[in-house]
Amino acid sequence: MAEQETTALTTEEKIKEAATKIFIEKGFSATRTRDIAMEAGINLALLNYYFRSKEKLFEVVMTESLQLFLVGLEEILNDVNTVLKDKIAGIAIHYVDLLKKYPDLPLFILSEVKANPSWLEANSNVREMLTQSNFYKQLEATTQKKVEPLHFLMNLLGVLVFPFVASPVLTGTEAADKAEFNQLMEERKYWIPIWMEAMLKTLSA
Amino acid sequence: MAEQETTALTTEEKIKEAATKIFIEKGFSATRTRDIAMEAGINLALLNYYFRSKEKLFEVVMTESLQLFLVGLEEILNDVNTVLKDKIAGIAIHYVDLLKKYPDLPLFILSEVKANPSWLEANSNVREMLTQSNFYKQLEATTQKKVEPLHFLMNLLGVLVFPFVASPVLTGTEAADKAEFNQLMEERKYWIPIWMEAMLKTLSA
DNA sequence: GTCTATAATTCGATAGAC
DNA sequence: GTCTATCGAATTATAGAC
Repeated sequence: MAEQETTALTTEEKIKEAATKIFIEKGFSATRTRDIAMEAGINLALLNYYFRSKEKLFEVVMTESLQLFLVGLEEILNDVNTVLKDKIAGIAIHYVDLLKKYPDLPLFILSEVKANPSWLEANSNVREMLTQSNFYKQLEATTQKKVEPLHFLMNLLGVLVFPFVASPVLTGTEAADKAEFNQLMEERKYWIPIWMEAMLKTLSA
Repeated sequence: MAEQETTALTTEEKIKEAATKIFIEKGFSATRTRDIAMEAGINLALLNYYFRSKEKLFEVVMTESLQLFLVGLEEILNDVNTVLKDKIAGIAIHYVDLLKKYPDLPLFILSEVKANPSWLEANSNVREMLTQSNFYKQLEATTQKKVEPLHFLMNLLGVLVFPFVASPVLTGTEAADKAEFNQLMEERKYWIPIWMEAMLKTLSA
């Protein structure tokens, strides 16, 4: 999760890196602490020495994953110097870059939040952050109460995040498929603001 | 999964219904066969008597889940009597209705296909069904090679399916929130064809 | 701090009575 | 077919040597 440095990692960091990789890939229930220990190059006892339990270790990973997904978003959403379309463009670039790096992150978060909704309240409240934002107010102003602004938030997240969530279904498993997929995602940085603008314009017609 | 009849279910059916409910809710790894047995109102031994193993039982549920998600789609996609916008409208109505009934279905399928991609080849090949369809050809004709038609397929699935996948994050847990969410989804039957049309029109500008 | 060995528990599966 | 009781394997967690 954190940036790889050339400096050696401490044992605690090695375990956390390994746990992050495997938890995000397989989810909490399908993950074995032995697999994490092996991935970290240490043994099982040491994992419990540092993190006490599988649950505690997962808690660390989940908290950091939510932060990773949300960091940078709030600034874009509440920037008073940008109009709606600029914010959409900013969000698109930010998330395409982030999810190209961590493509499994959204499915992981969605699955684990569904399994345990308290993760949201425990960390930062996503719903409030979205609906209280300057972005959302601009959305309300644009939709003019003709339609629920939440629709457009769903549309934006849908076109932005869903391809990554569905890539195991939509794309092949070969390396060429992955490259092609990433190319498509890169193109979407350009198109998503245009598409969103077009969707918003359907209200004035 | 199957329609509830007033007639009593056989034991095998009771187990399958219970398994479907719990597997879709919690996924393969987080599900305990004991929980399925309890949900079915029988005991653990009987589950293995009918289905031999957890894996075999899951296989039945997964196959039926994929069919449930895909049945009805192929007819819409390959209807030679409808234009693109009609097909989009048909898909929107079909999936909003389906997912209001089975909101956990997409996240379940996406998670389990990611964990075991062979589910797709084992059952019906989704990718081929989509890209070989009359719908996809109409999409290609409309986009005129200016942009990959796959983008619009992702957009459609994104605006259609993502709200259900993300509802644990976007919507509250109370009953009123659920009703409000379903109301929004109902509205989307009307809007999605309009939004998709607007997105496609960005190519002619 | 790190390891090996093992305890304690959970879980899938089966034996065997009815 | 259905049940109770239990086995055996897998998994988390800990004890104790170094």
